[in-house]
Amino acid sequence: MGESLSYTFTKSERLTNVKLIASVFSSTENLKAFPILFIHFSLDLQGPTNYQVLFSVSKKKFKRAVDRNRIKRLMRESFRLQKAEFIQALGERKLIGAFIYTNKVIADYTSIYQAFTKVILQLKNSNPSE
RNA sequence: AAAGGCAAUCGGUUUGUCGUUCUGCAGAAAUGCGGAAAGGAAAGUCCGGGCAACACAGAGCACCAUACCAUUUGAAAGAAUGGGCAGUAAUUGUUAAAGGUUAUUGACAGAUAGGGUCACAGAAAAUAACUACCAUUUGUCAAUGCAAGUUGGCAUUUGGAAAAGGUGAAAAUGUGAGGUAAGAGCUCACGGUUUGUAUUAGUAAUAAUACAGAGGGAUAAACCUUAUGGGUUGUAAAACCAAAUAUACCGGGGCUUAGGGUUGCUCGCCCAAGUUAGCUUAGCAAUAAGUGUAUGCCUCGGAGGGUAGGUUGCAUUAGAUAAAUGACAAACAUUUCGCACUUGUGUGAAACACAGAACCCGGCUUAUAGAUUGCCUUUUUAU
Repeated sequence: MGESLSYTFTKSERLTNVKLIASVFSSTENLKAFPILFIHFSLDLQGPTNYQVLFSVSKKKFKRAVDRNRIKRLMRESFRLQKAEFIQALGERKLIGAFIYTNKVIADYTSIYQAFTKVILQLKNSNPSE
């Protein structure tokens, strides 16, 4: 992972396979940092990266598509800018995961960014190899 | 000039940093340099069409949609303009009406095919009898009379009668005359409503007039009836490619002389069949040996449908697929408020809508801060 890639978020890093998504949501391993819930599932990925993630907002909590898009964009931006820390926390592990927004009102950018920082910290501490 | 209504158009701009999807060029690759990237409603998924699959002799039933007329536009759905009819408001007009003008509303076929419903009030809301009216039965009381009886009051029986009262949104066509026990379109005259026919005017809806009928409350954005039209399902449709696993089927090779059951195997036992294809050799024969077919098993290959998955569908300036079109920062523009003064500038603060493509096109409906333009109405000011 070179320094020049550190802020990208390409298709190979996104979770798109329907069956893998189903296995993620059936997983019980999760990390909480309000308003973010991170569900993940260890899996031996074959792609160029050792992780795949997605961002989700409940349709029940936000009925309008504009609001859901806004939150997902903010979450994606927060992840993208802190991706280097995420990879570092991940270490040698391989996993697929979903970031779920659990609040009922739209948070601002800085609070979502800080929530992602907490999630990554928890992921780092949960690494069994350290 | 202000406020309101209707219609149409627009509904932010620029810069920086870091990114996303598709794509062109260069490159072995990493990557680099370019290009394109959300609306007026992308929404609701309510109509019509394209497109796709399935269905399809003919007829009927059911279901759904549409419903005054003409013209223009359109593939259709629909839209626009004008007209007719009905309602509402304003204005004009008049003693009061009628009528006229303007604006506006109308899913604007049928209530004499049929059933249903009609709150409250009221006797009664559709084969109407509470009070009052008329006739009548019975009882009783009074008056009168010599008596029979007659007249009247009260109660009561049976009928007549929609003319009077009150209720109601609505009470069975209005006025007058005749008629009658009392009454009644029961009859007549003049009106009103409505149906049919004819004539005239009009492209038509329709209107006017004449003649002949009718009285039948309202309600069809309830059921229903009439007329006309309509196959069903939707791009998660549908088409194509196609691992792994199992395998109907076809071919090559190998193995086995062999039925079924009894614990997977062996032996044994039981059941069924009845000398176990055919050919060769040996034997009188039972039989033995060999060859080896069908069938079966194993294995290799082919082939088929088809799952996971993928591609197309899906882009002639968006084309994603847990779904890109962005995040952050700054400036400007716009609106509102505060302050300052040179009264249109400066300065500070706040606000900046509805809303995010998912096969495409045409409509309808709903949401929408603010800006601009046009038309109309009202008020005020000036001339």
